[in-house]
Amino acid sequence: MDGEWSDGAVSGGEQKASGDGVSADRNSPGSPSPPAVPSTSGRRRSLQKRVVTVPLADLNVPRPKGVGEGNTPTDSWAWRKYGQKPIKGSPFPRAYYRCSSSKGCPARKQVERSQADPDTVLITYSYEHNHSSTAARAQSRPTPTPKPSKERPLPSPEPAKSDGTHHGTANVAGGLVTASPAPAIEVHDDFRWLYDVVSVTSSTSPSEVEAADDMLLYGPMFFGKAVVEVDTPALLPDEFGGEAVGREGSEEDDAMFAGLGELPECAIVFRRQYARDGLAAMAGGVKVEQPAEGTAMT
DNA sequence: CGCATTTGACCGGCGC
DNA sequence: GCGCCGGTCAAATGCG
Repeated sequence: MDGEWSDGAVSGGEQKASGDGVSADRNSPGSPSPPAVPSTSGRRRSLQKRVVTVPLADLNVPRPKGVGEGNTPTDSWAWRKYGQKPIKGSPFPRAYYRCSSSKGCPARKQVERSQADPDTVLITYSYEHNHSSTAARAQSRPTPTPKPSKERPLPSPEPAKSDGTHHGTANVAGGLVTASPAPAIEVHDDFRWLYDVVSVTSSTSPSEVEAADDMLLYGPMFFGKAVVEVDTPALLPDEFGGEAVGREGSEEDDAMFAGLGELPECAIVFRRQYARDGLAAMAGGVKVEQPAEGTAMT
C-alpha cells in the first residue's frame, strides 16, 4: 500500500461507497443552517467534495505558534469543530468542521486519518465559502491560537517518516520540493509562506476547471506536500475501498486523535495552470514548481 | 463574558 | 421493512 497510496486514501473517504457523502441537509426540526447545498434532488452524494491528502509528517512539523495549531487552518479560514465520530472500518475517527469565518458560510470540512496510511490525514472539503478568505479573517477573529491544549506531537508509532510513505505521487519524491522540507510553513501573514508543490489528482471528471475555481474558494492555503483529490461524488472507484479496509485497529487511538488534533488544512486544490499564474500572483511572486506530470499544461 | 471544543443523542439515507 | 452508518445539532464544560 505504498504505491499510489493516494488511491487507497480516497477510499477512506467513502466507507461503504454509498450512505456516505455528506448529508446535504438534515432538515432536522431546528436546524436553521441548511447548507447552501443545491437540492438537486440528488441525495447526499450529490455533494461536491475535494479530498485532500496531507502527510501527517507535514502537520507534525514544528510550526510557529499561532499558525496551524490544533485546527487553526493555515488557510485563511477559521474552522470550528462541530462533531466527531468514529467511522466504521476506520481505526480513526472523523472530525467535522464548519467554517466559522462567516455565519452563512456553508463550507465544511471533514478530517480523518487515512486508514491506509496512518501517516496521512484526509481532509474532505465540502461546499464552498461564501466569502473571501481575506474578508473571513478580517471580519472575524484571526483565531491565532484556538486550542493548543490538545496540541499533540503525535505519539504515533511513526514519528516522521515523511519520506517513504506518501510520495506516491511524485510531488515530494519527484523532487519538486524547492522549499525546506518541514519548516516550510513560515506563515507570517497570509500567503507569505507556502509551499512547495501539490499534486493534483484530478479524477476522470472534468472538475479540473472546478478545481481551479475551488482553489479560489479554498484559496490561499498552505501548499505543503499534499495530494489533492478532486473527486465528484459517485465517481469514486470502489477499488479503493477494498484494500483500504483491513488495516483497522492497527493504530492506537492516541495516534488517531493526534492526527485529528492537528488538522492541517495545509492543502489546497489548484490547477497546474492556475498554479503557474494565479498562484504566483496571489503568492506575491512565489515560485511554484510543478510535478513532471503536472507540466502537462503545455 | 465570549468563543471554541467535546460528548451524546437524534434523524436521515442507503443497503440488504 | 429493518438495520446500520454517517452526519448534524444541542448542551455542557473549559479556556482565553
